[in-house]
Amino acid sequence: MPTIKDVAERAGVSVTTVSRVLNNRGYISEATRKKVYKAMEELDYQPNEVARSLFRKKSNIIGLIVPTVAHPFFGQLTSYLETYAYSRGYKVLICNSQLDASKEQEYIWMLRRNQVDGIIMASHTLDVEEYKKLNLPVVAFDRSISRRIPYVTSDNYQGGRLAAELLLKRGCTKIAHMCGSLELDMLANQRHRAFMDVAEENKIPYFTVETDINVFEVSKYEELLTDLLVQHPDIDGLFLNSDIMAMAAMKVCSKLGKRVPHDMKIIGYDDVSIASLVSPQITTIRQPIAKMSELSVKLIEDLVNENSVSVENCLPVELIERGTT
Amino acid sequence: MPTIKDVAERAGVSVTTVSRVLNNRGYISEATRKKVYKAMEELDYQPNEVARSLFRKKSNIIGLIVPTVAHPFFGQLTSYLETYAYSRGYKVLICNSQLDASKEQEYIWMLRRNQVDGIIMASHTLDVEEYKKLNLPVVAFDRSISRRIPYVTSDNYQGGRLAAELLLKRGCTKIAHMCGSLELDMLANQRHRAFMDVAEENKIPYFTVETDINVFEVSKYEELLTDLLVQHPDIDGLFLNSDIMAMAAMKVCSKLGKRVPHDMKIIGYDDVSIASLVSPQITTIRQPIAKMSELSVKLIEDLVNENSVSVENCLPVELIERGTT
DNA sequence: CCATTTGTGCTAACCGGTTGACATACGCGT
DNA sequence: ACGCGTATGTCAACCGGTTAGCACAAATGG
Repeated sequence: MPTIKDVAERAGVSVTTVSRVLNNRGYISEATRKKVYKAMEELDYQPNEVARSLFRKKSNIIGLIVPTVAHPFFGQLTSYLETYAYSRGYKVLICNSQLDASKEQEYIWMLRRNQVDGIIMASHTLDVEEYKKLNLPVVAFDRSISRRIPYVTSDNYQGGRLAAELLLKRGCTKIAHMCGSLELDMLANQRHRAFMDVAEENKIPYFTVETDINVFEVSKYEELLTDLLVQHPDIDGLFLNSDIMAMAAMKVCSKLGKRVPHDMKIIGYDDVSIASLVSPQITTIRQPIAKMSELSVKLIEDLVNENSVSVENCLPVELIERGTT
Repeated sequence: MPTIKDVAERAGVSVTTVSRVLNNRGYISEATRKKVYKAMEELDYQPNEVARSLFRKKSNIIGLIVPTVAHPFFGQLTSYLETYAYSRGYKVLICNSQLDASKEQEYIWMLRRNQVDGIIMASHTLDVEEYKKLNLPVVAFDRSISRRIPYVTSDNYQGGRLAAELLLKRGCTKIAHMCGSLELDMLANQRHRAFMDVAEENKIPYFTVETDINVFEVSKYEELLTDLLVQHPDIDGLFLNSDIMAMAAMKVCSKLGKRVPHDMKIIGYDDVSIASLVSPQITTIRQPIAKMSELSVKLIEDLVNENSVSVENCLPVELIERGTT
């Protein structure tokens, strides 16, 4: 790898001059500028960003911690995040925590050691205190950690309401909601709050199925749903916390001989791209993933530049009614 | 951020000693080791990896270029890759090329500037020559670039054969294969070669549907498939180059009133997790994504350590027969 | 008691850039 | 001829580590 010194020698100028060209500072004549560019090209020179990062104390790297990028929601999120980040001059280091607390902690340390400019946390398994200790720009995704750490979310309560209300509107008389562990105080839990509120307001019986803490396994979803529907065959409406869960529900219904939407209405969450690819297409609550991603990157940028940021960043959701209701 | 100097002062030792503790070299007494660790802990010190990278000329970062991590196949691939990489002490910088040649080129430059130790290329839009110029450890995913650049793939020809043979075995009389652009010389094109071979050997009429170069859009798949099936209503077997395409095919069939698998047999590719989540579950050719990921990381590691590597790395595929055939 | 081994410190160089201070030189306008 | 803006160079310090070389002291052991 050629260094700035090689370029300087080849161009017949000093290192300082090359650096000035590289950084556009001070006086440089067109002639030398060209000489330098020519030398750089001939040597196929690219400045060593590690050296620059060291000096500038800024790596232009954002750390992104997700449960797993294999989950469609986080896959899409990651894709958008990376695209926006790159367009703003940031690179993205990905970390799949697998929703494992010790891994998450390790990743956080690793990101610190690597001097990332900020961390976008979309996996939340640690104690709130651990995140607070991080004296580093952090943006939380879908979780309110403290009054100091900004978060990006979408209107979970509204999402829960929209879903529950649609189930009732479509004539359901006994409904259930499957969600992740309600123990972690994630903002997504508001969906359940809203679901219960609507059911109670309308005096409709309802059930709650919580997955184990930290579980992302489809087979587990199927198992829980089968149990539920076998025990309560009169349930006629399901609200699921993700489109993947909704697909699992459709599969279980198909196995149990329940027709969707005739015998069972199903509503998913996220509006991930496959939601509209299955038949019947999944009715779902759309999260504005692209906008949430963009906002997250902007917040990191603002934190880095020490601009003031708003802590609460809640974007609207949208009911997308399709074939399962 | 505390530096090694702060640690040294706090522990009452020299910077050299701290460095020796950090790197486990030279003689260190238990007593000082403890003092140093204590100081590190009290200061919440973590060594600056940027500085280390600069000195060592090794960043322990692998660049990963995929078309988009939002595609389930690449999402799963990325997830596995990251996990293996991390377990071997590497971090992963992700790049979504969107199958755009200029973006891919930019990403490659960016990765070089950032001194990544190697690049795993799973997006291939550039001229072979561009990849050859990179004097950097590169592992290609599913493409043979040159005799010098190792690649990881699975047995595409066998995959194509298994699929085509199963369609025939299930009684199909007129079959079609939908694949990406055959212009790019990707190894995945062998699936089509095999498909044609089987059809010709058995004297069965067949069709080919190529997506545009670089297209990853589901709506485009649906459009192409609808056209095909409307023009040739007697087609009774489809082989698709991904499970996503297979889902699109199922959707189109459902729209056209064709029952799967009764009127139409469908075989996908990859065996991504959603393949077994839709009803009917998709018959597919499983690529060993986990193993391919592991192998890719190992190859990068070997290249970095200048061990000899085998250029051709082809893993077996497996037919997973489910409900669509 | 002397030779090693062990433990620690100091100094300086290095990784590949960036930057400020200062010197020098040329061309130009007045 | 003077002053100024432009153009470039030299030098040294710095970012936060690592490392080799050398010195020195204490502990160990034969």
